[in-house]
Amino acid sequence: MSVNAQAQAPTLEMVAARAGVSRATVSRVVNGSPKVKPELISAVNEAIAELNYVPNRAARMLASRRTESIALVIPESTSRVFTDPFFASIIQGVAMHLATTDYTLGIVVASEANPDKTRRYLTGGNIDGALVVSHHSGDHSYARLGRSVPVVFGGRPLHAEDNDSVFVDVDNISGSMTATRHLIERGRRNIATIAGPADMPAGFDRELGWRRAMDEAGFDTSLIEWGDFSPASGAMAMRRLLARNTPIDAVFAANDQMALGAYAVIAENGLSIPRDIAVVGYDDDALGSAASPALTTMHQSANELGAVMASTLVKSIEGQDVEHQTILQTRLIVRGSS
Amino acid sequence: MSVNAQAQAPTLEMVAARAGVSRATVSRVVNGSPKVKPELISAVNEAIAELNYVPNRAARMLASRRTESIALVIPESTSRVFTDPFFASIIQGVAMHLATTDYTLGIVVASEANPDKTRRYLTGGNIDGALVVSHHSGDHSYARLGRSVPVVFGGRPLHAEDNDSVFVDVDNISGSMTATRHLIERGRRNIATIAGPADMPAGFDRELGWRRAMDEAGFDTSLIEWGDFSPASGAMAMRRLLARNTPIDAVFAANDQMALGAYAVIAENGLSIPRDIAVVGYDDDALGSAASPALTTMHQSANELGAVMASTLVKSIEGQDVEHQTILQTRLIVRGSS
DNA sequence: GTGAAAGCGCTAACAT
DNA sequence: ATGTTAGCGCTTTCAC
Repeated sequence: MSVNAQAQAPTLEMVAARAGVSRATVSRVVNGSPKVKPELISAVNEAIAELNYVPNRAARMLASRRTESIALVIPESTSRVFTDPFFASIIQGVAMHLATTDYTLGIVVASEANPDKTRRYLTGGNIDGALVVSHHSGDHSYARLGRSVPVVFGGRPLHAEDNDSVFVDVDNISGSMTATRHLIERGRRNIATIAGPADMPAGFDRELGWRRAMDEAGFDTSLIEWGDFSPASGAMAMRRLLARNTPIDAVFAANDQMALGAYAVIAENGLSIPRDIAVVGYDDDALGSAASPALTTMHQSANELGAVMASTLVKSIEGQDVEHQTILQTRLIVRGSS
Repeated sequence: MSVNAQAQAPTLEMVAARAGVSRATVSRVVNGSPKVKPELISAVNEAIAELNYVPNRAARMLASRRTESIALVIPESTSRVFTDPFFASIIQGVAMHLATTDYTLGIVVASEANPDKTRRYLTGGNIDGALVVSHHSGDHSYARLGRSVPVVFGGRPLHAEDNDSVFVDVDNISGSMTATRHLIERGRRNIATIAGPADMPAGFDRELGWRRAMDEAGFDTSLIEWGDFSPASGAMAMRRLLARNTPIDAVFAANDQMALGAYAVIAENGLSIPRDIAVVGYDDDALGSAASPALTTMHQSANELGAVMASTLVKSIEGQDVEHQTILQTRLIVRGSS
């Protein structure tokens, strides 16, 4: 396994010769041009099949100045998002959608040590468009890319001034209001929240939704602790909440991972879910439904988020007008924990 | 956001003009050729910086017949591996390693409806090499790719005849023996296992390790149920195990997700971990350490697996000899569940 | 050590 | 509807 014996790939010219037509005609057939005589089309297709011809991507890119490839950009500091199931599902949605198109998906980890490397790659004509997901930062510093190449963001921009960028997001605010109201309807009064970082849109918005629902009901909003979306941080936040020695009969966690971290702490303290403390999460992870009791949560399709981002980008690349904002709905899944 | 106003990118020729040298020299500088006069090197570099020049990938690929890009191939049926944290970490490891090289990472979801599409893409000179990860199938049907392009597999081939392929794997057999022996040393006797699918190497090998350790101790190996590595399947397997009404004082699960699924069922049955049933998982997920009690597990660095796969592939592409097999070690992490 | 020139395989006017 | 002809931007002999 050391030598790379590339078999000589058949070229468009060879196909042309075999089919007895010009290279231009072969190119037209390959690219599905409408005006080629049917008989020639089949002749060409036969030759293609016999030769097992595959167009050379590089040549095509060079000549057409389109790359047919899009990049999924992940800020390095955020690269741990890989282990976040929600994020992983987004990639999956993107990949699955793109598989139905001719676009190729490239993963780019944006080195923060050398940001220009990434920027150059992205603006250097290597890609037709970019998807930027920074679940944990909401950083739209790549917004300027938008001037050289279409960009679609996952998650809303944190600052209003980035408002001209195109993004797809889940409805975090009303989702968390729904979750909190659900707890209120169940008769809970001392509802705490384990929030995500306030400098990330998902963290900020889910906290905001909880506040709104609580205000609306006239309840106190002092029962709040922050985590970083990891299970361990959820556990620590729960510990701090319990240490306050204030009555708590429910917890709304900004994601399932933190909710599950809280589960452990609640159990350790001899408390029962949902009898003593009801718990609601967010994201609808696979583990939530297998937990005991099964976790009530807000479902949102990360797959769909990814797919919508991808299709929005493709439309934009192809010159169609697209919505600047697309907000995907969430829905409450009531299970045993509330 | 509909028109794609590509600013005219500077070309190598423009750099040459500005630096007062020929295009060939610029090319040499860009590619780090050893024999260019230092003064010219700096002149060229200055021009490059001033123009903010970026080499055009397509042109380079076409002229050099190297693509500088590698594909990570994921069989469609396996695409849910995206939500498996272990797998997600592999991608992360690959991406991080590749970020230190000049190679670009492409994600290819291999459509099973149209396998030729993928095969052609991979063999059509679009990539310099491929990484194949099919955690859940061990399918080395892409082994033949090895004839046109270097391929490195994640996970060993399920069948011996695929033995000439290059792969990197974690040491599943001795890892699960270690886990099982640990349980035995703790005085457990009726040790059940929640195994993974037998048609996947990780499932098969982890079951085998458990069997070996049990045989070695002269214990009965009938306490086995299978899952599919998902939390829900782990819960169901645990339910079946408990329904046997046979004494069980420990469970070795083939991954943490199933172990955590089992946690829920054990709790539902009023049993205590580890007092009544000790539990050991595999993979060292983030959630395991936040569970209550914290999960004892086998740690293996998925990040490292990914990085090693990537570096092995790059070496192979560059004509160096590489090990056909690389087995990464695992280590036991003892926590509260055992 | 450096430059001139010939392609790499394809697309896209333009001509017919 | 099909063929002819220039390139796309770079690498790479081959001379000098």
